[in-house]
Amino acid sequence: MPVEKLLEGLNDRQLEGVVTTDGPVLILAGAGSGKTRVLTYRTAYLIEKLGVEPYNIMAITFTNKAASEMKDRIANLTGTEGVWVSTFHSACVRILRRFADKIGYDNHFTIYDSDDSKTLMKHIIKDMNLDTKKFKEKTFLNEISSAKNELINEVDYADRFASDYTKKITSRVYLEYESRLRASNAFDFDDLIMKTVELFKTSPEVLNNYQERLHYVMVDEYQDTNTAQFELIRLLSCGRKNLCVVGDDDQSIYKFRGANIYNILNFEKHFPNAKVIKLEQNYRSTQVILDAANDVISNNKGRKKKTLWTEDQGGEKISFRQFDSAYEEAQFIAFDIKSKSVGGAFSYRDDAILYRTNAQSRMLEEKLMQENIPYKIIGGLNFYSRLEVKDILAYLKVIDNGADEIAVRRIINVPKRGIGATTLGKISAFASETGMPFYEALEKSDTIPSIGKASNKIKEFTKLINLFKMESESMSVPELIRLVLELTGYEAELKAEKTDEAQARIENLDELYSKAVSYRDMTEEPTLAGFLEDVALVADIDNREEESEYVVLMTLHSAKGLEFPNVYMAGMEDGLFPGYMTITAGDDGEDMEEERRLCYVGITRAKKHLTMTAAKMRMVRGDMQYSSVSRFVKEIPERLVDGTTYDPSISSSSSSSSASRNSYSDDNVFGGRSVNTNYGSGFTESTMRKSHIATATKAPVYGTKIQRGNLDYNQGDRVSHRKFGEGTVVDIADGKRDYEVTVEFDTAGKKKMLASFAKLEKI
DNA sequence: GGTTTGAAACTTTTT
DNA sequence: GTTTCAAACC
Repeated sequence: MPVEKLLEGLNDRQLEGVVTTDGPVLILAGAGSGKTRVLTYRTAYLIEKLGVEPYNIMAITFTNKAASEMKDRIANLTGTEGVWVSTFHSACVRILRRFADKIGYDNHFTIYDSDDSKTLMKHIIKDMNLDTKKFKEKTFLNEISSAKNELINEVDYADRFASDYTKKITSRVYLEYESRLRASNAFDFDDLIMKTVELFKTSPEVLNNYQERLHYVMVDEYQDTNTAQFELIRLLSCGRKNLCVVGDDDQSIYKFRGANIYNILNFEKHFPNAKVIKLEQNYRSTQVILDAANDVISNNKGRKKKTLWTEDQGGEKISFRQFDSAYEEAQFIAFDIKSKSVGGAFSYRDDAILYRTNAQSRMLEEKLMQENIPYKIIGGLNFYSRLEVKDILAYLKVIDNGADEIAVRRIINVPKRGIGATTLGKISAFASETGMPFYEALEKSDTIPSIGKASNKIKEFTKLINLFKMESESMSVPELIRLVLELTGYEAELKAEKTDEAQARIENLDELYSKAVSYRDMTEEPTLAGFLEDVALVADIDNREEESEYVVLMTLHSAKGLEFPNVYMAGMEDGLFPGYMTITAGDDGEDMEEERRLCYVGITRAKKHLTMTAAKMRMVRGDMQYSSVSRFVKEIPERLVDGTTYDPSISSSSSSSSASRNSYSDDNVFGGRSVNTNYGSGFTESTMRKSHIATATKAPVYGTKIQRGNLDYNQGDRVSHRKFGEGTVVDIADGKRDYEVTVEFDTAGKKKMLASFAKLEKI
């Protein structure tokens, strides 16, 4: 499409954002104002109109999802895939893979996720003989993480707090932590950014290389950048000074993770002559929802004033309901979703339930399951944090980077090989005395006198690992996973267990295998290190399939950037949201403003309808907590809300048989009055029952089975694959969770792939 | 060296 | 209510 045609669909402000290409630009984009559109069109404009090479453009996002979405949209607009679209973390990994040796690391480094960091810290605390009662690994890790986000390395930290007693211990821990990371040839999450900045500062020629290449740099979600990320962006864009950042200070919700809201508030100070463009027209929500959002956020002081508006005047009022217990709250939400689905107002994919803390999901999950509503919980325990998945990944890490001590220690006795803590302690001591890497010490274990006969067991382990290492040279990642599962006996052990839990673990391992297959088939140059990298850098939110017919449950944080026709915000109570800590920290400080921004994010996710719910009583950590309605609800003008004046609950007539355990007592003041207003007229027991059957889908647990769509090709058909080109289908086997399709490709040879990943198209 | 058991902590949000 | 961790026991 010619660029001129493209630009016609934009409003004036958006257009300005697209064509203002030179110099520093800040686009203050309110929720739903089409910022992604501006960024992608801007890129298209640069390429098509100004003749900029795609190679000279970079766009940085926070999540993989945002990155791949932007990549796709740019590819659709311009037909090129040459623009560097990446998350902060992946971009840094890519840079470090090339140049880590310049700052004293091996380019073949490992990435530690927060679990790995935690394990490492635990060891450190133990080895340094610190009182485990007094010092918790989390405290140290938080402190170190904030330091890294502020670009304070271990040496700076030690200098800076030389005279501070309590920080002195932290400083010693920090030094030890860094030296162990280095010994394991590993970077933790924060290192990826900090070390890249360090690399740029110590190796000007490397920085220069990037500065000359990157004529245009764009950053999405700028309000969530921390100091290290700010510096990274600054350095990268320093060459041509064409930096465009897009963000919304009202949606800055990651302060706890080091995000510095002043990056966006002071943009014009950091980059003199910056052009500021405000996008305030909203294309997502109704005016009612926007008014509510505007009113809530206007209580914040430290912000750049914006007022969202839309041409979509009016809209349904926001529903608010307070219940006696969280149990009834969850019940109401499940019923309401069901009735709206039966009534045809919304389908399940339109619904999202948002909450402040992950712990709230349990009750909601229970109710949805009871009502046979398909759902998916996003966040909480990451797929890759599961025990069995981590175990197998640890094997892969050891194969990839033998220096990774944490990974070696994790698997050396999994499955049981009779190598216990005592032996490991001896090895560890030996390794630190001689200064050799942990794995090397293992291989030389027979020279350690005190080890004795245990060294035979260790020999067997290293022999196994070395075999894997050898095989890995020629094997693809999924093949390697299979080999590990078989030769270690890991899978056999689980199979022998014959419990539900073991079965679930086996399924998770199948899922891991599928992911490896998908990685192999979808990546240009699949490598083991690349797979591990992908795995380390994905968030749960990246896995949402938008077409699938289920309700999603997630925290308000995870919901940023998403939109849903029908949104529920559960647990709108003082003490929960805003959180107890925030309230006691003193009224309306910066913390409270951040909570309010979180509320603003939640409200602006809704396109058509928003429902807020609260419970008077809620079980928190075993005991009952009583709370009043959230102050944020009260900040919404009454005229926009339906239901503030009374206190409804599930009437006994509308509750299904599953409500028998309901602890609800009928003695509340407003009992029975106006109760059914929001259920819709069709909400009777018979429609309920019918809907049970109609929607009797197995509620998906984490890692939903891949939907087995009907394949539109058969054995013998000609198909095409994104990467392998054209070929003939040789075989279609009915695998456990998906069809396994074998295709003889004309150029790439015979490949076996999972149908849902391969995205084969019939020709 | 491995398994069982009871106590204690945990809950804010996560790339 | 759940998970994690260390001590005591096999």
